[in-house]
This record gives sequence, structure tokens and C-alpha cells, in this order.
Amino acid sequence: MTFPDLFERFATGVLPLDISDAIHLKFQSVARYASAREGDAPFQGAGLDQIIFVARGSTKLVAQASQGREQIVAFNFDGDLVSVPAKAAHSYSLIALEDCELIYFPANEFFQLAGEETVLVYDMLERALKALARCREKTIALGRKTAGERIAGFILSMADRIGTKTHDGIAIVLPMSRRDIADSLGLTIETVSRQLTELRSANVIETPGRSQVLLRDVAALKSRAGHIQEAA
Amino acid sequence: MTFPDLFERFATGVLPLDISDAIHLKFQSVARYASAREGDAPFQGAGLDQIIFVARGSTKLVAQASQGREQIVAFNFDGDLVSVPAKAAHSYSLIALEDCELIYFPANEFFQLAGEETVLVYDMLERALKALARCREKTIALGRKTAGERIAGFILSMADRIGTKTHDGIAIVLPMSRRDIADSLGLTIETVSRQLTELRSANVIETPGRSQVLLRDVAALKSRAGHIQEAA
DNA sequence: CGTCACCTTGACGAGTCTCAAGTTGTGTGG
DNA sequence: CCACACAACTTGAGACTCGTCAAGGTGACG
Repeated sequence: MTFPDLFERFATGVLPLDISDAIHLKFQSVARYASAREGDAPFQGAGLDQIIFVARGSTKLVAQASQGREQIVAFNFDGDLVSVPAKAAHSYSLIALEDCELIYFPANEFFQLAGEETVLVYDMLERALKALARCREKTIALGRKTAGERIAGFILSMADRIGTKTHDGIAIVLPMSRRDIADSLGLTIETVSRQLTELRSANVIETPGRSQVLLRDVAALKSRAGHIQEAA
Repeated sequence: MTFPDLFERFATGVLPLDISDAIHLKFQSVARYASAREGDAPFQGAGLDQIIFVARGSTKLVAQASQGREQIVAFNFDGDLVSVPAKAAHSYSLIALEDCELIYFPANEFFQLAGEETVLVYDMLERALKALARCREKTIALGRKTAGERIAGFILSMADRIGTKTHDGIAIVLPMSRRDIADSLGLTIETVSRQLTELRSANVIETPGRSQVLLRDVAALKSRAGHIQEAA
């Protein structure tokens, strides 16, 4: 895809509809482009906060903890806007789950431009509050839920975000590995695997191939999730 | 304390210094006041998102999970601004840890007013991003840290936020109970208690009385926290 | 069709929760 | 101001979930 195409995706997805052409062009001139292959961390050592729009593909936002422990803070898909802090208490990095095309801005430039359209600042505030809400949901999951509840909630959340309806249920193609799921839910890959097996043998899901999940019994999933919707 | 005094605390703490008198007065006319006794949930069933300024006292933001499980999402002290969503996936409630005086606004009115001073919207965005960062830190703690690391991190975080320097170290007067600490860290009260005992017998802290903590060995605490700064 | 990374399964152990007594602050009423 | 009463906290023993370590499977890719 060409840069103008990708930028257009950003514009329709992020900028307000009634934005002036002048601002639109300014954004276009400031926007930068990056492509990333699976596993790449394109903003490693950028030194500046970045605002990143996932134009195509999917990514994970990873926080590094001591002793090599990793915690995935968020997954991001097609059309998501992510803010990646450069200097926080830990090092955060955005890593491509599959081949990606990204539109990005240094945060300060982005906010400066946004200031010319107050609506846009509101918009950013709204997104930040939404991200906060999702993070809080995750906090509940990690603080108070069992492995089974976390997995059920994760599958429901993924179904909601990237699932497709088929004639006989909902299908998901997961771009992330078992390790990524584990690192997101605060579990080990073995526990994730065992929980998926449990759901499979209870006829709640099917897993044809490594990355596909078919939801056979959404009601059962919901009840297993601990009646709490959560973000993954 | 009188309402004007409390409002003044809000104004100096939250509003930009160079704000126009007109806006200042508008905020004052929209601001509402509430006092809360220990244990009160003053915004129960408010039905609207609220922006709350803790003028005096301290509060906890609690999320209710299934089967009576609770997760404390944040503690708030003197001078903190909290946003409480009315309708989220779970019910959140703000509960007073001790007697409090609060200045609050319905979120929509607050944002509308803020719109007249673009700086203020930025400011809110900044606060939201900071809250998000704290929440992410908490996510790491809950997902990947042991009980001992969580407690050590909690004490350091509290020392940072409400600690006072004395001649022989840092002292904290905790406004929250062991149960609150447990509900914040995703542990049980017994585990919290055992970890505090462990720190006490290692001469890292002293706990004279139920609510006081004296830090005797900050370096040891830091190393026990898993080298990760976190919010509580 | 072979190779390899990824995933699953199993056995075991560590860490945390649960249940059950004790103990100790703290606030209240005499 | 002291003693009492109660909630809050601490401590202990045992159970259970999940993590660790180790050994197979299996799907995806060249």
C-alpha cells in the first residue's frame, strides 16, 4: 500500500470528519511511515514519546520487568492509536505481531497540531480515558481472577475486537502466540495451554490449527469469565 | 473548612495559574461540594461520570467483581483529581478511607468549561496519560510480581505519596486497612500480614500501631520491590 | 517430506489462599 | 482515666492453584 493510502486510513480513523483541509495537510506533512516485520520493535530507543497509528497489522505493547519477566500491556489491531512512552519507570516497547504498516508522530508535534483543532484534543482525552478504562479492567482480571476466568475473558475480548461471524458461530484468527497470551494475562504458556484444552474438551471452543479459535458456546464462555468484561 | 477555602485548593491545584477570572468564576459556580465520613460512597448511583477533587482526606476507587471479589484500582489523597465512570463493565465506586471533603463536577460540565481554556484540556489529557501510566505499572505488578515484591513496592509508593521525613527515616500513616492493601495488590489480608511480619523481622520496617509504618532500610525495600517502580 | 519452533501433556513443588484460632490496638462507656 | 469489648490484625496448618521442569506431539514452512 502507498503512503497516501495509509495516511488516508489514519485520517478517516482518527481525525474529525469536519476538520479543515489546512490541518489535514499539516498532519500529512508531519506524519511518518514505518513498516515492521513480525517481531520487529521499530521504535526501540526512539528517545521520544510516540503516537502510533496501526494502519495494517497488529502489535503488542510490552513492558519489561526485572529478571526477564515481561508483561504485555495491550494488544493493538488495525486502526488502533497507541501512545508509547519513551521514558517511564520501565522500558516499554511496541513489537509487531505480524508484518505491519504504521503511521507515527512524535507526541509533542502531534499534540501541538491537535491544539489547532480543540475537538481533536478532546478526542485524544477520550481515547486516553478509554485506554485507562481498559487498563483498569485488566487490573481486575490480573488481581482477582483465576486462570480459567482470564482465558475465557481473553477469548471474548478478542472475539469482540477481531472476531468474524461465520454461519455457525464466531471465528478468531489470533495473531499472537501462546507466549504472548500468557504474558498478557500474567500466566505461563503451560497454564494457557491447559486452560484451552479444558475449554476444548468442554466443547466450548474448537482450535483448528495453532492460531484459529472457533467459539462454540459463547454463553458458557461468558459465565466462565466471571461475569466481568475485560480488556486484553 | 468553608466551601471557598476548599474551592481555592481545587483552583490552585488544578486550574492553570494564568487562567482568566471569568473561567475561574464559572468553575466556582459549577463546583459542588460533598463531605464523606469514613466508609461512605458519596457518588453511589450518581448515574453520570464524575470528576472529583479530593480537597481533604483520602479515598479508594473500588471495582466490584463477581462473587464479592473487590479490586481497588487506585488510592487518592489530598489534592488528587479522580475521574469516576458511572457506566462501565463493572460498577466502580469511590469510597472514603477517612473523613473527606470533596469538590466535584459532572464530567460533561467540567469538560465543557475546560474547553474554554485549551490549556486545561491538555492538562486533563496529561493527567489521564499519567493515570494510564500508573495503571500500567500496576498491571505489571499484578501480572508478574510475587507477594513480597508487591508489598515492598506498595510501601515505597506510599512513602513517595504520603510519607513524611523524620530525623531517623521516613514515616507513613496509612489511612487504609490491611484489607484495602490486599484488595489493591490482589492478595489476601493474611498474605499481606505475613509479608509485613517478614519485613519487620528483617529490620526493613517497623510498624508501631496499626496504621504507622517506619522505613528503616529503603535500599532493602527497593531491592525487594523487583527493581520496578509501581503505583499503588 | 523433513525440520523446527511451537504447543501440549505430565509429574512435582512452591507460593498463595482458606479456614481456624489466637492476639493486640483502638475506641467507648463507665 | 481505666477497663472492657470488639474489630482488626497476626499466626498456624493444610489444601489447591498455578509455576517449574521435563518429555513428547504437531502444525507450518521450506
